[in-house]
Amino acid sequence: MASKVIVHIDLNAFFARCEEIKDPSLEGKAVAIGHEGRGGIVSTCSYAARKYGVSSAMPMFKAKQLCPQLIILPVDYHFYSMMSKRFFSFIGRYTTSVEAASVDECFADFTFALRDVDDPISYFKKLQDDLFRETGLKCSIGVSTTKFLAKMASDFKKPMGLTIIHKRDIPNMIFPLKIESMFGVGKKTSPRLKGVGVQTIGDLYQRIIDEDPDVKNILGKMYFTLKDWLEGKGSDEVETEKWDPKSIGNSTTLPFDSDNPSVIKKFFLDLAKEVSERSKREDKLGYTIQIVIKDVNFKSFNKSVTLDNPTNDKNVIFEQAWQLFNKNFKGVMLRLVGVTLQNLIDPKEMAVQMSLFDYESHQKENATKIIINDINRSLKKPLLKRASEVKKDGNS
DNA sequence: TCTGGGGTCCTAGGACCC
DNA sequence: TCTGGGGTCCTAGGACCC
Repeated sequence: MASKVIVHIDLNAFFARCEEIKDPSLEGKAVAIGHEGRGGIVSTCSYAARKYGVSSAMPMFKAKQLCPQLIILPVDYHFYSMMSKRFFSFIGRYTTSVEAASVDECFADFTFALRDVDDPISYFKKLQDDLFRETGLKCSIGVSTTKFLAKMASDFKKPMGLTIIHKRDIPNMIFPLKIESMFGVGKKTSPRLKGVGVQTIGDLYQRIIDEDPDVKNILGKMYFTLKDWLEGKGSDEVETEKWDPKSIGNSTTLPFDSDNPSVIKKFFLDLAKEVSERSKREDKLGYTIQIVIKDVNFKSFNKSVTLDNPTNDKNVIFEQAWQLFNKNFKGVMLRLVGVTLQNLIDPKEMAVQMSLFDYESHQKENATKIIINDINRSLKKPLLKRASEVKKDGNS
């Protein structure tokens, strides 16, 4: 079967570009978007700021040291989300097969769109120019035959890059890249790989086909995934389904370190309220409530509890979170607390469960607690199982 | 009366991505 | 004045069931 044309489109410096669109006088200036308070970091910065060494995830105070004239703006999610919708609706005019990878990037299947196109380079250049003219947004485009290769391609040139990678180009274009630029190899794994002599993606591939035990051990299950990716056999399935959240959480770095339960309690109340509101907005209930705490040494701990009945009620979420906290808190100074609702389910599915439940309990006039528990168990199982099957499919 | 084996769920921790 | 906050997925051990 002929290869598909898989495209990755990445909006360049998206938050910063949005601010320039709002206020054109910012154009060409060093701009960083992010929080300026305690622990604030750079979320995104303009290309002008990058020239000074400012980069994403950098502490804001450090960014200011590098670039004293840096203009710092708070995050305006509402505006960015509006611009993101305009981006996706623009891409939707070319193909219906679009997978939102995040607010500012997507994968799209252009196989059909390109069926009568003689000159794909001009075609994508025009798409890029049209997007810029219509929305003001700049993008880099990667074109290939799998999602992995398209993603790597879009990273080659920013801003307004267009890079095509054929399967035959992998040794030329991908292998010379540094190991840390490989998608899926992050800041924990790349030093480990370097420690066993892997400097480039090509080194990694050589060691993979040699079945090097060190590399096998470091990569775990990723060993097989990365091998496929580097042989051009990665996934080319663009998943068009609307994003369906699997967890909804909220966390916050405290304005000051604290070991005072009555102070911390207030934050848990706010977090539970926020998680509850967002779950209701997304129309989700969750079986599992998880808390996360991070101590002043940056060590994180998760604790969670799974309930018999799913909830998005702020009081239930708070009570469970607060119980988890009290059961596990050792009195150390904390810097961050968070609450997450997991094992999500649609209330619609819940309604199906409930009607089955009613039916079952009428069947058995003397429905005892044991029977109720059994029913809950048997109903819950397939729903949770379904989630894990979806997971498996997603990886295949 | 030396204790299998397969499967699922729950939990905790960790890696990665934007 | 070190190091955000939103997520997803993977691993691994124990409980429990058949």
